[in-house]
Amino acid sequence: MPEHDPLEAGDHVVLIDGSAYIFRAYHALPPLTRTSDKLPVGAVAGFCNMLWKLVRAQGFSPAPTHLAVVFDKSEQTFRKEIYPLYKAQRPDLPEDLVPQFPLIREATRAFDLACVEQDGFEADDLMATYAEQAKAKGALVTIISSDKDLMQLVDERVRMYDPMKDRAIGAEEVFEKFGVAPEKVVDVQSLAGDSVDNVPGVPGIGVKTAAQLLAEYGDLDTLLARAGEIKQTKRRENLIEFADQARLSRELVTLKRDVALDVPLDDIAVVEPEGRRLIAFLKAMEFSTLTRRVADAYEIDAGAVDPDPELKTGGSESGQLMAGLDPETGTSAVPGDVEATPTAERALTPAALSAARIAEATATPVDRSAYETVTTLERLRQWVARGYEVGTVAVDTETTGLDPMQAEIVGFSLATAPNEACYVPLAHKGGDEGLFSEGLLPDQIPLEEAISALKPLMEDPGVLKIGQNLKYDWLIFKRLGIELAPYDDTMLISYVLDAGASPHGMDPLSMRWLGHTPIKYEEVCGKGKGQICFDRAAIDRATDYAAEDADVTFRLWRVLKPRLVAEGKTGVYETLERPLVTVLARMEARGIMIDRQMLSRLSGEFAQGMGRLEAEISGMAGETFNPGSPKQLGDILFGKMQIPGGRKTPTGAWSTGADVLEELAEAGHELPRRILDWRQLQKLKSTYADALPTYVNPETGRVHTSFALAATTTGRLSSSEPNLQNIPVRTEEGRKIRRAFIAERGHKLISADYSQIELRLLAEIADTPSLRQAFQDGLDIHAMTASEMFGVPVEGMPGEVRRRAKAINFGIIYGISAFGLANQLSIPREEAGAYIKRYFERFPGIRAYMDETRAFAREHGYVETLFGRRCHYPDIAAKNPSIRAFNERAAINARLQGSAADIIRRAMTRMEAALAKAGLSARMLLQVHDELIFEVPDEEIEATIPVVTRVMEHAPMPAVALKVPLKVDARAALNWEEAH
DNA sequence: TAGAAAACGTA
DNA sequence: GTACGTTTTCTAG
Repeated sequence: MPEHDPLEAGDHVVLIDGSAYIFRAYHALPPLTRTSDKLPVGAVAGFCNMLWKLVRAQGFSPAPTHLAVVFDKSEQTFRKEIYPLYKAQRPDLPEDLVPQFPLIREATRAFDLACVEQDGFEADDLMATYAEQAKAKGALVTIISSDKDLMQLVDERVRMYDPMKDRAIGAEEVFEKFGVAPEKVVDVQSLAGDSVDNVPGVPGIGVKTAAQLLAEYGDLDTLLARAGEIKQTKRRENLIEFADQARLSRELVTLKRDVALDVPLDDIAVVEPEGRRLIAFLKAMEFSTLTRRVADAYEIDAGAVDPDPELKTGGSESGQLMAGLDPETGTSAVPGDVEATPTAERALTPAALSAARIAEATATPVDRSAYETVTTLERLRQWVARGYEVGTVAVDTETTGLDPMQAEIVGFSLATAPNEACYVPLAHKGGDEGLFSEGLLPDQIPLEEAISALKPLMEDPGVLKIGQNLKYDWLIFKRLGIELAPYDDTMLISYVLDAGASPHGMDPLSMRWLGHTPIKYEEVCGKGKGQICFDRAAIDRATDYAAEDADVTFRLWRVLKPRLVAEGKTGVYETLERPLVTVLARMEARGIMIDRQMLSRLSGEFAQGMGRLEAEISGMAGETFNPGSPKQLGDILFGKMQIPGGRKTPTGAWSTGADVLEELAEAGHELPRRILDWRQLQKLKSTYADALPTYVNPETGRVHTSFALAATTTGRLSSSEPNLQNIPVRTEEGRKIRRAFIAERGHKLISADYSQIELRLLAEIADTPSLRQAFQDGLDIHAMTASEMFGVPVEGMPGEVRRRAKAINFGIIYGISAFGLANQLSIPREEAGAYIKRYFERFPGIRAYMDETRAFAREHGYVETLFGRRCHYPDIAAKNPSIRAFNERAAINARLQGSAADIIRRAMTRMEAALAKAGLSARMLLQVHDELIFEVPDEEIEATIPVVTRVMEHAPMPAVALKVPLKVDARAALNWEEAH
């Protein structure tokens, strides 16, 4: 790098507002996508043209001596701290804009220019600071942006330049916009507020009035101090009442001019771009016109420069798959400085690309003989180099087990193109079992050396790693010291696109999209009793199996990823799915502590209780039988004892479910009650007291569940091995189990749960003002429903009335049927039907919501949540009325349950950063659908609760601003039962 | 010995 | 009436 000259008087500092530029360019310029893969690059093209003009000082004088492109780093800034609603209304970015942000950073680097961003500050603050420093040294400053928030910086040495309108913004233009001189802009904004950034200001005062008032009173403080003198009543009152709000607004809009800069001013000196690197970038972007211009300027033969391998079309070398889709010839530049889209006829829409990829997915048959077994470090290094070259690599690990917290790696596989895949065995064993020491087989790279060779590739921010169910591999790598990033997960892409429509495992995906059936695990390791661990599989067989997995994963990515854009689901994938992989992986790795002694004691107590009950049961039945056998129990109750009121299960057996036994107990029979009690103890003992301790990881001493991201149709997570989302809470006996979930010494558990989130979302989605109002007023929602329906005042309402309303509310969420409600409330179907009728009369909007959802689902085969997640119900049009009705109810429920699931997912993806930002060490351990469990040091409890609550309650924003408030309750205790 | 059915824990 | 996962029993092979 050339030496940077210190800045001196007369220099010209140019600051480009990167984020704002992208946004404006996106809207102002014609859309443009890269020919070969439809990657949206319109803003990137405009940006490159602008930089090129700047660097060549074309029509821009004086020539810049210092230049930086400045970005917003995080949305967490000091402004958010003093006013959490700041910029809270921002809609989600358009999804074809998102990928352009990193590309613009790349472009900046390709031009050898400084790319600046800094944690905790907005780009505006950094620019203000640079401008301040440059000004102090007598330099001229140009800020390339049209953002009005920057206009406060304008003075005789600082000007702005609007890149879209191609015009300068000086003091005169600022006066045009704000009616005041630049130094008063802050005061105007403090009064007028800003709906876009959610700056409150003073109600009833806009820019015009603010300017007028300031002209009269001079400045904000004077105005507020003398507000009493204002004649207009309302204006006077508002200025007095909202004076503090105006001062807060001033804090929000005033740019910080004294940020401790990570990149000093002197370091942003302009250097001439390194021509080849710039050309490599432009070629990768397929900007032919600009490539030619740059090549001409540097007198470089563009044909001799390879496109930047990390940026060119993903997969790139897979020529067969892209045959006919690739040629640069498709680009036809139009006059002007901006690359333009190919003509409409030539253009491949995202949908067309997606269709082409699907059509070609089967074109290259899987050829296992092409796979390579990597046995030397040199060869592995070549594969790693190949990974860098292609920039996109599928990866899969083979291990000794299914638990990523215990399994040991046996080998890994990589794929860089169809049929271009390898397997790297690391820990395969041989020899007879038992007799001799089972040493490692020869021709395997030592584990540590292989991992060291692989690590840089797996962690390189420029190489995309693709996996299928990547959370598993991420954890395996994490335990080996590798933090894999960035990544895509084909399972999750499939889940976003097809939840409810088709399965997301690798084999079904391979069969569906590639028409290929991969080797079964059993074919390599056998099954049943004779099954062997993967580390004893023959290496050639293991290569076929493992390399194929990577190959298939790579191919699936080629097919599925374009569908995300084509079907408009990139945003769902990027915000609700992909970030959760590492969040959940870390939660799983942390695990939770349980009190094994307590569980063991409980197991004994439960056994004793069961023993007592068994004695009573056989006494009453007149014989001993297995109370756990529904068949035997049915025979005893309805055969031998001839108790009336028996029902049959769908298979014709006697039904002995809890509801049946409950009815019999009500009718005065003793035996069913004992059975119910026995079953409760049996459940608690076997599923919890006895099973949980077997899941304690010997190394960590904690229980590590596994969260499945792609298991449900609605977007909820699921938990298994063990399922920690169904720990008892309803009965006193059950809560004893919950008490065995504890925090480590010096810590407590915090449980934070959304109150009534699905009902709140019902009020929101069905747009029911009375329900919304009730939540806004913090009313007892079930009592309010009862009062509306039955005309009973909330004061002194009988418990039974409220209970019925509560059942109805739940029924609505579940897609209500008279049959189900009647069952729930043990009332005749007609009565239940009458309740529903009355409910819909009181809340007609909810009936409309249900009808609309049904109709939509019927027409499209899916429904969408508030955040755009699709839940498919392919059987919604079934001929069978009960199947159809079932799907209709599920679809109605899915919008609510799914929206709630999206919200907590959003909270989870932000939680770790929010806690870190607040300097807290709380660890998120579990998610139970509407509840998050944290483990927190005693001294941080107080500080943690508000952060957690805030993140959860604000989770829908900025994508969706709910009209109904969300409420989160959080408590801390030594165990989960008391925290809940 | 594998898989379905029944039962039951949670939100 | 929605969404899950685990355990035990039962059944078919």
